[in-house]
Amino acid sequence: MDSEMASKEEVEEDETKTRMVVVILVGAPGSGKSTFCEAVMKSAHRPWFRVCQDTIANGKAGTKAQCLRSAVDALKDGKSVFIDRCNLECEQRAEFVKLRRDQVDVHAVVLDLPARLCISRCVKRTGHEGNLQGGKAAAVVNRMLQKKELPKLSEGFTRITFCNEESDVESAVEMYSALGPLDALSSGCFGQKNSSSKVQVGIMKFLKKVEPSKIVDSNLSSSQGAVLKPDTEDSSCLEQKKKASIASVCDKEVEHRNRNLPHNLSGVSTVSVSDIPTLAFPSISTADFQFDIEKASDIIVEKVEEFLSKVTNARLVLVDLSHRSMILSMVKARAALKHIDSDRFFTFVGDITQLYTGGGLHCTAIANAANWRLKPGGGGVNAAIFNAAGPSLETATKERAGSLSPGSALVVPLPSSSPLHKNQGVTHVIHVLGPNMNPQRPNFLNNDYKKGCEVLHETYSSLFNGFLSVLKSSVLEDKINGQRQVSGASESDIGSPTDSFQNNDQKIKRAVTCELEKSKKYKGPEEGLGNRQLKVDCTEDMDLSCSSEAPQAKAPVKTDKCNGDAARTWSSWSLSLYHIAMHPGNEKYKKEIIELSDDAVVLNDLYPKAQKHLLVVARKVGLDCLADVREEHLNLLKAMHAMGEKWAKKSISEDTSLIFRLGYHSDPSMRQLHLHVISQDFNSSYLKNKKHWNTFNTAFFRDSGDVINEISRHGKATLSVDEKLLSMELRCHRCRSVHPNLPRLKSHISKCQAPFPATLLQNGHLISSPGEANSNEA
DNA sequence: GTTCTAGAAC
DNA sequence: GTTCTAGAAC
Repeated sequence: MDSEMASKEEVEEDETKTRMVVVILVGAPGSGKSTFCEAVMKSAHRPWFRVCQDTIANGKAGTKAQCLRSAVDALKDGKSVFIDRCNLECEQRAEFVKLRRDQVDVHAVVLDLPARLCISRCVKRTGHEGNLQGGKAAAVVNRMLQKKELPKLSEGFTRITFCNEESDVESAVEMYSALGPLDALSSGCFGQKNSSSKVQVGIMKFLKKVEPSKIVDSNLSSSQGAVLKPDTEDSSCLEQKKKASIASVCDKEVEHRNRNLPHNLSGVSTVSVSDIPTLAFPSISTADFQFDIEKASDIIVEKVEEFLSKVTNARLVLVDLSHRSMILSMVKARAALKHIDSDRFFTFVGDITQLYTGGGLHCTAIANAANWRLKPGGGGVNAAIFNAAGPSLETATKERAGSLSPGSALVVPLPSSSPLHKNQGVTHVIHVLGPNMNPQRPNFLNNDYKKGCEVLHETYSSLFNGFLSVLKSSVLEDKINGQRQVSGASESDIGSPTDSFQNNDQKIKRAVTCELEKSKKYKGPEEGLGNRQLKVDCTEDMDLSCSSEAPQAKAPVKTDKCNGDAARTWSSWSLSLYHIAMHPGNEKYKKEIIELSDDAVVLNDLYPKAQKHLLVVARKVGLDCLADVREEHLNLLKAMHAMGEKWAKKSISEDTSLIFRLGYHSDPSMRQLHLHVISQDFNSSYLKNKKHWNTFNTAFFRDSGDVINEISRHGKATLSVDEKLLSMELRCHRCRSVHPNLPRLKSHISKCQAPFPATLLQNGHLISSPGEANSNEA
């Protein structure tokens, strides 16, 4: 940190002087070093000079000494310099790092792209400067990569940017191109993939390369000792050489954000810790609680806008794990349309428990999508945050509340001993509980989006007011402690650089002082921070919540035949069940039918998605699917249920380990109402894709018992026909853990012995052997 | 519903 | 190079 302090003083002496940078490219032949330099220089906002060892001697390869001399000369001319050579080993780059001195930062840009890509580029090359085209390339690249030592800050770099894929490279090009003469980039490591041994177990759940067997274990130990330190200087070269196989937790956007902080614009090189109080939050209710993403996006943007209008120096960050996150892109688009200041609200791809070490984003507070019991576990963000924070979060939470109601928030100060506090700089966790649209989870709203939108509004109000209370309490604390300097702080004071998390409270206090007066809407109690469960009356906002959906952005929802719309057209391939039901005596079908009654036929599914998978097909004409079912069909439904139950029990008597669930697809592909009787092992080679899984394991699947209840009470069944349900993340139907692809999920479910969710057990949705642990009669 | 397959992801 | 997904055709 000394260098940053020194550089600050220098700049203060001469604000107008260009702060030059030496960028040492690190990468194998074919990794794109020259292309990188050319791309930056093409649209640069400061003078650059490229030192290329392959051409330095009148177009031919030269020596390292020549490169050094050339770099020094360029720096003297006030140019920033690219060192375009492989620089794969510490020793090869050491002398270039020494160019770092007054007015010169030394960065590394690591083009750590897949070897095969580098090789294929080399092979395709003709007349490249390095003259490494053709068949030789593979051997050379591989040999060089074996010696690769990824750069570390301890070598003397002020900043290291790791690019593991082409999109990272593009972002880095953009970042360096945009660098004006007086700008400086934040210090630290960016974009580095972590090696598995250093990652918290809770986080592992979200990272794609983790072994499925590890995901199964819901009693994960909190491994505070193994948390990454803010800088990655302690990561050994050896580990880096193993080539971290875990998905990156850093998003390229963050570097832009840090660059854009007010204090960076002055040209002062800063540490990567941002000084603006920041709340990072996941999208509430759109994952496990299956809340409509578009509606949620509207609400998020609306509430963010409202919050930012009353607080001038705090940031909000919406976080999700995947670059392909729908919610992030939708929110981003909506925020852009509303011209929300992208420095004060932005989206971030990464792990919410690793925002600082993973991407240099320092957040004062993080929101947890908690469960109503405020307990660890359950998968998702909740499990990750409790795991990352260590047991002290659970204790601190328990001291304050035993449960949480939908729409509420609970602010919990994080003890300084918590790894999340120590390593990520997070001082508060704000638990929130949003509305639930998942019939398998508590407080199911049964697709009631009027209520759902209200509750989600409330949830974000509670969350943001909770964050406000964090900011506010810091100021109150100051007043008590008589720290007068706080009240005098102006906005320009707020962004001054800091070099450790210890100073964060101070930063928050300064930032918020002038804002408290503005937030008149918040009428929360004044008791000590963290003892407060926030439930905010936001009825005045309600009328906007659901109606703000842009018509053109409305999700395509299939026609609900309940409304008497035009009948659906069925393709020829979708009629086989219909034909069987209509002509059960036909020789073609006879052998498939295992039971025939006036009401229905029972047959084995032609493509069973589990060890046992039967269909009870209604024989009534005109009853194509669940949407057609009305009160008059109640007895038929009960008869079908009884037939299904009988066959399930028969199967169980042959194999007591089987557990069955009976239900209908909300929007079936095959014509003629059919009840699925399916064993819950889902052990089948015919279970091949996400849609298969989600048709049986999301709200798309309507339990037969529920359908019967709904028909008898309301005369029609609840349908969940939103197509998004079928492309939802893959979640274990027992422990609810998320898995990156179907093979991994299948591997997991073959081993998962977690009890079924209470909603299935309690509502009698499962049929199992009386002796089995998961018996619903237990 | 399935199969096939391009191309994305690994 | 292999695995996986997702869209088109049936």
